[in-house]
Order: sequence, then C-alpha cells, then structure tokens
Amino acid sequence: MSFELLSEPIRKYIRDKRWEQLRPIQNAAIARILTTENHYILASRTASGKTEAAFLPILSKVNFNDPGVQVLYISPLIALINDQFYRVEDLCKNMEVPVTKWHGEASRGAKNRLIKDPSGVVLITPESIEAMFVNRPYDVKQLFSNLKFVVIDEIHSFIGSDRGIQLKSLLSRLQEVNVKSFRVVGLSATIGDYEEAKLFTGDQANTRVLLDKTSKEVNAAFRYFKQEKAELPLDLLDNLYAETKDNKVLLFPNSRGRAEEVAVKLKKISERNNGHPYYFSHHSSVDKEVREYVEDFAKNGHANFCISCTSTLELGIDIGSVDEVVQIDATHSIASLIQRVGRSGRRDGAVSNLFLYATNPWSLLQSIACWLLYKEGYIEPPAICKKPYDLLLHQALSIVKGYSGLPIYELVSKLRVNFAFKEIATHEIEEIIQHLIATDMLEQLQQEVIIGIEGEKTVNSRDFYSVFKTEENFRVTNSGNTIGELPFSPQLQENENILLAARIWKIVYVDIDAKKIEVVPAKDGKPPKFSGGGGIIAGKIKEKMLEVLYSIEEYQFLEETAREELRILKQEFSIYVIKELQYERPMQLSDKGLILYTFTSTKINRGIALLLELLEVKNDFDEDNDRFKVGVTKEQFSVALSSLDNAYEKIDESITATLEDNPFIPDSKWGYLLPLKYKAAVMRQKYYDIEGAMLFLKHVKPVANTA
DNA sequence: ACTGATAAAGGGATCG
Repeated sequence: MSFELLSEPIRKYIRDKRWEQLRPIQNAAIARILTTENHYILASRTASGKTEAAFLPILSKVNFNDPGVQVLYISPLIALINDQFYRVEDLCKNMEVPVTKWHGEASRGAKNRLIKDPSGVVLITPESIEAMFVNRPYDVKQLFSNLKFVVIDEIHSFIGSDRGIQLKSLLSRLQEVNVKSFRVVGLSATIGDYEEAKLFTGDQANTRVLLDKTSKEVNAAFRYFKQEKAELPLDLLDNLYAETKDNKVLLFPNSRGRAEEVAVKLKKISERNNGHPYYFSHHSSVDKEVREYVEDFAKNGHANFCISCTSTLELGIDIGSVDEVVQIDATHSIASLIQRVGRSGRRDGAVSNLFLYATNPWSLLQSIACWLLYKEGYIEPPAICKKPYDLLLHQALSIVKGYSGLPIYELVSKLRVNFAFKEIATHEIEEIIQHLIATDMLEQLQQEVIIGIEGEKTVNSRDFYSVFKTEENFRVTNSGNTIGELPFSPQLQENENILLAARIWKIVYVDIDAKKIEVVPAKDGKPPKFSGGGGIIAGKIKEKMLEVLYSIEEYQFLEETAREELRILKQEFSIYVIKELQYERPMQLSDKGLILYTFTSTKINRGIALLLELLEVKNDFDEDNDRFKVGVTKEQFSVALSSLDNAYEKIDESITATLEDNPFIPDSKWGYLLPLKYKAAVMRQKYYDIEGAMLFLKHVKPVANTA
C-alpha cells in the first residue's frame, strides 16, 4: 500500500481530508517516485488528482532543511499558478515549507523574501525563468542550484511548440547550475507522443510513463443546422437555448467573434423567456478581471450559467464542474476535444455530456472524425522541429547577456550540450554566432563575445523573454472600467457598435496614439473582427473524414438532422469509387482542369502546393472544401508529376527566394535574425511537410468521377 | 470583384 510509504505530515494531510482511498495515478506515482530515481510523465484524465499524485510523494521525500529551493513547479499560465498556489500551500500545511509564486504579476515582496532565504516550493512560468537567467543569473544560482524536483504542469501545452523548446533549453541550463541533478515529473491529460514528452527530462532512457487509461462515460449528441448567412441560424440558437437554459454550460464556438455572438444572442433569448441572465464570454480579448469574475461565478455560484469561450477555458483553471459541454463546429484537434470534454462530469460518477452543433457539411464530417478518433483513444502527435535554429539564436543571446560576455568557445560548448539543441551540429552553431557578430547583435572583443549595439535593443526589451509573437491591442473602456482589449481593425470606428464581454457597445471615441477605445452601452451590434491564418489539422483527422464518407456504419450519436446531412454528403461522393483509403483520392474532372480532394494534413497540403508550383502546375487550394483546383488535364497532371524529383531539388532555393523578399518567417519570433540559409531551414521545418507531400504525390491514385 | 479567414501564452528596472 503506497500510503505507508508517505511521510507522517503527508499521511496526516490525507487523514484530515478524509480521503477514503487514493486515485490509481496517485498510488502508482507514490510508489514509483519514492522507490526509484527515475523521471516520470504522469498521464491521466482531467480531475484525476495529478497535482497530488506528483506532490504527495515529492513533499514526502524532499528534505526541506537543505539549503535553497527544493521543488520548482512550472506552469504555462499565470492563472494556473494562482490556482495551484492554494492547493500546494494546503498540501504543505502540516510542514514548515514556504510556497512562493514567481511570475510577472506576483508580489515583489514575496520574491525578495525568497531571495533572502531561498527554500521550499516555487511556482513559476518559463518566461520568468528566462528573465531570471538574463537579469539576475546570480539569483538563479542562489535559488535553484539545489533543486530536487521540477514539476511541469500541462506538459502537452509545451510539446511541439517554440515555448516547449525554450522550456527544454531552460531546464537544460538549470541542470547545468545544479550541484546534483534534479528529477522531472511532467503532468498531462492529453499526450500524443510519449517519446517526445520524455525528451523534456533530458534523459529519455531513465524516464517512465505512468498512464491511467480510465475514461469517463460521455454522452454525445450531434445536431446539424445549416448556416446560410454570416450570422448563426436562429433555429440553432433556439435549440441551443432550450438545451442549456437549466444547466451549467461551457460553450466552445471556436472563435472570439462567434463566442461574443453566441453569448449575446442567447442572453437576449433568455431575457425574452424570463430565463437566467448569467451568460458570459471568456477569451483573450476579455479583460482579465472580468474573466476572473466569470471563473469565480462558475466556481462558487450555485446558479446555472453559460460561458461562451475559446481555448482560454481548455487548460486546468479551476471553474468547478459543468453539466454540459457544447462544441459549435469541429475542434481543430483531438487533444482540444479531450480537454473540453473533460470539463464536464468532473465529480465522481458523473457522466459527461457533449453536444456538437455543426453549421456546414464539412465541419459535420470533421466533428464525426474527431469524435471517432477520440473514442479510439487517438491523440495527434505534435509537430516536431528537429533543428530549431531560431530558438538556439534566442538562447545564445540570453546566455551572453546573463554572463555579461563569455569566450566564444564557451558559448558554443554551452549550446552544444544543451539537450534542446542536440540535433544541431557544432559548425552550425558557430556559423550562427558569426552571423550574430556580423550583424552587431553580438560584439567580439578578442576571444570574448558581449551583446552588440543592435543586440542591446533586443535583449533589453521586455519582449525578449517570450518566444511567441503577440498582436497589438487597443484597450476598450467604459467610463473608467476596462472591458477588454481588441486588435485594431477598420471596423473600430466611432459610432460602430460591437460586442465584447457578452455585452453590446457603441464606440464613442478612438484614440489612435493612446491605443484606447471608449464605449457606451448599446442595444445592437456586431461581433468584433479578428484576423488570423487558419489552424493546422492533423493528417489522421482528414483520413478519418475520408473513411467516414465511405463507411456503411450508422452512427448512433447522430440526431436526425445530422444523419440526413451526412447521407447527402455521402451521396455526393458516391460518384467516386474509392476502395483503398490510403492513397486513393476523389478527383473531379471538368473542362477547366481537375479538382483533387487530398484528405491530408494542412502541412502536407502546403507542401503539395509548393511542389505543384515548382512543377509549373497552376493550383489553388480551397480550404473550405479541402481540395486543390488544378488548372491542367488529368494527363498533363500525371506527366508533370513524373518530374517530381526535380521539383524537390528546387525546394530550398524557392523558400530562400521567398524569404529574401520578406525576412519574417511565419510563427517564428526570432527567426528573422538568422542567416538566410538557416531562416529557410526553419521555415521548411515549421510551415511545410515536404517529405509528407512527396510521399503523397508519389503514391496518390486519383479516382475520377464515374458520372 | 469581393469577402472571409483559430486561439493562446509571457514580462525587468527604474523613476516619480
């Protein structure tokens, strides 16, 4: 029994809580963490007690009389740190262990107290670790050179992203300053690639995964309401109102604008029907305090409510349990669907209720595909960038600044041993450093490098600590109260009416210089406009969509409207006789050319477009219908494809040419500082799946329509 | 020719 392995204060904590038994993931974690020296990844569904699974054994094992901070907890969100602070403090209450929050909004006083007497548990963000390395490297040493454990919460949110590579690098740098190496425990409900998760410990071979596969029962119902205009159909809203009015509901409409539209319209319907007024919106443009109010209302209020939100309520922020989760149109990933479904039925024994409303046939098909994959237990693997030259460059600047200059060979050696960059060769590191010197980002003094004149501007900016780009926002206020922040768009003019924070406003004044918008309440308005590229979708989801089109199965979770729409869509595709799903794809022939339905990932589609361009085949990808319109005949198309290998050879040249015109790489904040060659390499890895596209074009067997 | 098109995350030191 793992309970016996715990220290007395922790056993007392469990007794006081009157827990009848420990959860499976807790039992497993306690036994393993206390009896081995391995690193662990704890994978278990939301609300299964993962935080305790990590902290019960860690707090039992660690000797807090040792000098320095003993346990470092890293979270992707400030809001999550603030939540977890209370839980960890509670866990520590029978011991003399200080718990300190360390992030941009945390109290200076508490931080200063920690510096004076470093001990206990610290809760921190990756950006705050970065800032500490840059501005107070001596504090890093003083605080974190005797760590025993590092806990990474919601580790999936880091995997496959730039922020994840940054975190890996910071962990590597932390290990370097530690006297003895610390152990890592990663927590998540949705891991699509365990090997990749293991890389975060820096020691894959000694990392074990503890997986609790128990899942909750979920009732799913699919409904279909065709959207003909820009606005959501009225019958959908009426149906949604009837479904949700007597429940606690989280509603995910996939975009900020639609979140506002749904919240405001449901509130109006509720008003007409004398229903409750508790309709909220929750997303990044809603003011932080307003969001906290909504979270508190959900957590503490006994009344029913409906929060129309985006991925802001996807991660572990505590809002208690809801009765229903509503998804309007398909999620972009299975991981997202898992997190959202996990928001309902959190109480023991409670069933999760999921409603999916589709507004167009393609989205219905994608929703069905996601749901089937969810039930199969599939999670898409993250996109991996093997050679993140842009992140290496950022970390090089951070190291030089932190050390106030160091010999070049030392800088090279620090980057070479950093496990975040183990695929990058020494000569590549040297070449990038030489480029930084040539561009005045670094300055060479004999054998030393220090930050250069251009580099100072970058490194001394507050914007240096993060590796993601952010848009510029205008603050929206109403007589002294902040409602939220909106990215500027031509829509934001005086006398325009907009929706924000589930309310309707008229813009009375726009101050371009101060980036402020003053509003007053109004009666009718439009959702704010947001611009942005599309998200990327995994190949497996697209393949599943094709499978559903040609499956004879009757899905019980489809209600009549959805069933009928799927039947129509299948009928349309029945003119293509597809038998082998791996490479056969529907192809529609016409006088103008042909249309190829690829049913593959976004990144492969981008690769296909680029390759076709290099083959001088005119093509246009139609996102809404997931197909290529190709301006040649079927015969010309196959002739062109025979020169595929030649096109492949020209890929780098082509990407380089594009970057010569515009130095900024999509989704890479620091990539623009790289030498052109490396810039192209980053873009090739991040934006395209060229190898996947080659494989696809080599094997694809287009199946023309029979009619 | 025109419209419409995911979201989200972070932050130092100093001066008044």
